[in-house]
Amino acid sequence: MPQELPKAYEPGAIERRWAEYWIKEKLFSVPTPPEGETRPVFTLLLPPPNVTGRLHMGHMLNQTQMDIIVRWHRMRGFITLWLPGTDHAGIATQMMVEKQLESEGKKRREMGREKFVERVWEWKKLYGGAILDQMKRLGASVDWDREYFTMDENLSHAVREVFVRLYEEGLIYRGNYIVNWCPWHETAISDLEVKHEEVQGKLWEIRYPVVGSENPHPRQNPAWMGLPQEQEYITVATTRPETMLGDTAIAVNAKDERYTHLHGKKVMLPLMNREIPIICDELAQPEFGTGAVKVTPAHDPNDFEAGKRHDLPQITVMDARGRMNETAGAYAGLDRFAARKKVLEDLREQGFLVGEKDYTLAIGKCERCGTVIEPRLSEQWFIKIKPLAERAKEAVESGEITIVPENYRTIYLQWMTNIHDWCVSRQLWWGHRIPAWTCGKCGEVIVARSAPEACAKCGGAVEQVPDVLDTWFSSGLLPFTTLGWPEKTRDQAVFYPTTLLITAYEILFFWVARMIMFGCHFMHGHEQDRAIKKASGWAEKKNDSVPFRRVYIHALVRDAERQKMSKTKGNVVDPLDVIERFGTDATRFTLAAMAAPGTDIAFNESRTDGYRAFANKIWNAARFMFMNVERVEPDRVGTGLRPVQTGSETRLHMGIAGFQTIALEDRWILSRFNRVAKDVNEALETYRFHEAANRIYDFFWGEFCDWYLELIKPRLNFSSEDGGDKTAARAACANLVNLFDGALRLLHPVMPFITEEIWQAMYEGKPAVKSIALAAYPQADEQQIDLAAETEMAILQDLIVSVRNLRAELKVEPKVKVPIEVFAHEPMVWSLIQQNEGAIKRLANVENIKEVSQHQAAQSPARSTARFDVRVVYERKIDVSAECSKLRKELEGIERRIEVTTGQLGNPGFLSKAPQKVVDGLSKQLEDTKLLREKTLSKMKEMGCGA
RNA sequence: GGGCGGUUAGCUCAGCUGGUUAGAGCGCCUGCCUUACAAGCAGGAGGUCGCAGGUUCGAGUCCUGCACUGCCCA
Repeated sequence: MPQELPKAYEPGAIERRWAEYWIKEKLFSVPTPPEGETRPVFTLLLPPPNVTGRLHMGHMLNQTQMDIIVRWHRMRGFITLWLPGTDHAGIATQMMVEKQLESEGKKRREMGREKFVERVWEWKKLYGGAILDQMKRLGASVDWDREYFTMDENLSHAVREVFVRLYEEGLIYRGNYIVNWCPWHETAISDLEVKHEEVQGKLWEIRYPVVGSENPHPRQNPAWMGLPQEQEYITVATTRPETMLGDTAIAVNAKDERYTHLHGKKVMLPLMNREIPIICDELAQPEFGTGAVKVTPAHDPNDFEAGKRHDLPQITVMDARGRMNETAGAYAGLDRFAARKKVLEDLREQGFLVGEKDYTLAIGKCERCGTVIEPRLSEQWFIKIKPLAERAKEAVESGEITIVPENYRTIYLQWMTNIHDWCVSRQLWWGHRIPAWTCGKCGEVIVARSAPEACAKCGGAVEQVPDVLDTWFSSGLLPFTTLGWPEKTRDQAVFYPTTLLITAYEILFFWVARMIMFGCHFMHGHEQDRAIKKASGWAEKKNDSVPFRRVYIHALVRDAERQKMSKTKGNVVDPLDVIERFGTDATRFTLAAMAAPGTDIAFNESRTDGYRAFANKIWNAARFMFMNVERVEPDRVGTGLRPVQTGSETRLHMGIAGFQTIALEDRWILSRFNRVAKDVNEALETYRFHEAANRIYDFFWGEFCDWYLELIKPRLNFSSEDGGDKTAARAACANLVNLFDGALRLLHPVMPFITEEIWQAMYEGKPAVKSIALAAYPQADEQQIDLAAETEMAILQDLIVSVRNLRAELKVEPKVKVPIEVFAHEPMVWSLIQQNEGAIKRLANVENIKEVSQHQAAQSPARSTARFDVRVVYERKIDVSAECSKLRKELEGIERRIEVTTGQLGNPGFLSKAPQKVVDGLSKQLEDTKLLREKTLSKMKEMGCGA
């Protein structure tokens, strides 16, 4: 110390430098702890971003929160493992590469599966690391040595193992079911991947002629009014008329008397000229429309169920790309929407279309490409989810896993209760291939860990099922597969269950729920290393199979207008752009300061701008410190003025070591520091990031810079003409350094870069530990909290601010020093003023301080408080009427307060029920307010304001 | 249709278990280039806490209803 810091704070260069340093030095790599390790452990799995991903604000919020918590734990001496990796992201990646091929005029299908997958791997090698590189810019303190990719061989091996085990346990089955089918991607997708949207559509009414029947009551049924009497019809309503080509029944409700006479009869399916039965099923609700519905088992999930109940044939009329197939007769080859048009035209022409109404319907769209989902009958693989969900539910209900904020717990439990079987097969090429083979000869299906040579049953040649697994299948396994599963490893014993999961609400079901289900199932019976478990504070937990002990769900980042950021709206804020302009530290601070649990964040750049100013403030305070050290301790330049503390092994070290409480401001700032340390630690404990950030901000700027630095300036200035003392300057300097060091450590998890830069400069690049990230986090020392100092300082501040107020009101020239007259209500206050005379003179621009009678001190221009009256001696005409109206307004407020307080204190209910502390506080307040009233009244009298 | 949240200063938001006179940042107004910082300093204006009831000695905070608004699920 001291290295000269550049005059202006420039985050860009600093941040890049330290980000590289942290990685190069492997500061956050965690080797497997040996047997006998007794330190506490903190483990966190990074929700793996898609390899195709680009960093967005959601990531940045997520990673900022994780990094804060991770750095905080590390600094408190935990063995802290933050595990990074990326997800192969089946659909997204395949799409990306397909698009690339398209631009080269190539097609996936022409290329063939093997070549295509090779191509995807090439793509991954070239571009797959982009998002992780962006993460590095954020300063994420992850263990890069343990970086994984979900398609790595070891993880793929684990995926196959899991699939086979589930199959053997009877928890995986295969079958023909209606699934959500994306005609663009030509694959099944899960319920969760479908986004529902309300659109204005039409409800068409189509009449189906009843076979061999005449209308018995033509005038009693409005649906039949005006129709030819010789032919009876049943009218149904549909929003998807093209599916009628695959109708295999008409359903009516058994209780619906309008149709009783038709039970057992048949109708002629228009356009197709196929006879289909009229069935009774609860699918038809008498209240809705005509009470009759068409049944298309191959194209609607509800109809599918009804079809199974009545053993109806399933007629698929569309192909995988959403075009009508050969069973659609004349419509074969038409796209589904073209077919709809044509079907309607033909129906109208032939007199079957009898109505058309506007209708608001919810349609499902593929969340990735926006194509309208087609329910499609196809052969898929499913996980029988109930048995897995049971344990997963239990784990949360019993409190083995806690979810913060708590309202997500209910949402989770509800979802777990109503959960459906999970369709895990995808008709994609990129992903984990399902370890199943079918025999070409006898059709036998073999699920195995490795490819069978021939069919076990008939010896025929086998071929692997083409489908791959849902991406969430493999990511759901990560908490244990990244720790070596299915082997039993030391890593598992130490790091499993992971401590915490921080993620967005959006993937609560996609990912969080599945990790819990898989964890509870496959890690059943697992036990964490006992000593470590105890040291980490989880001794009372019974279930070590859970993937994590806690889940923290964070908010969504919206734009400044509270709109969800989306590419189509064009309101996406690019975090890297924000970082470029304001710095990573300022951006991190913004996200932390706005992240109150449970509420979304409207990202507002003006806040970030403000926090860059905060960083600049810190920067300049540091320059001030260095400047003084250089002046006061020139002989120590080059050796470093070492603050008293070292690495995180001294984590139990509390307060500020080596701090000397010489003057009031020393006692005060030490007390405040400990208080803020206490608050920040408590806030982080409960993920109240905004509170932690704001607390540090207020302390550093509002107390440390605004008051403490100003107050110690005279002491530092030992050579000044008013006779400074070098020993005192040295002591003040040492205090400043030790305090600054503590403040930097306190702030480091939120603003890692600027704190590292200044901290390293303080040690001239030779600190006891390689980084502030490995130094100890400040813990509060209750002994150093000094109530008396805080009270005294408050009086002093009050006095100084009062004088400043008066000066402003009197429009005293800024350079002019004025004498003040003070009356102190207690001797303590007067001696306090005397002892701090210099500070008052300097900070309030006062010439001298004189003790006078209360009467005199309260004469205008004056300020009165319960502790003192202060008057500024300044010759200036006072605007009497303005002053009077101000006093009157003040008096009104005082009277009102007295009234309210008196009323409350006279209330027996209040006196008997309110806590003593509140009653005492209120009494004191009343006393003070009454005093103020007297003073104000006498002042008014003095000025001749009248009542 | 079911569920969950929001409504506090001009703007963006805090206000945790009900407790003394509801806070911050930005913006606005006034004055300062006071040798750490004009990305700064000092001072100031600005709020019937969405509406209506209720519980309580006491409600921004708890309950009920309403209005507006957002999200999730079907």
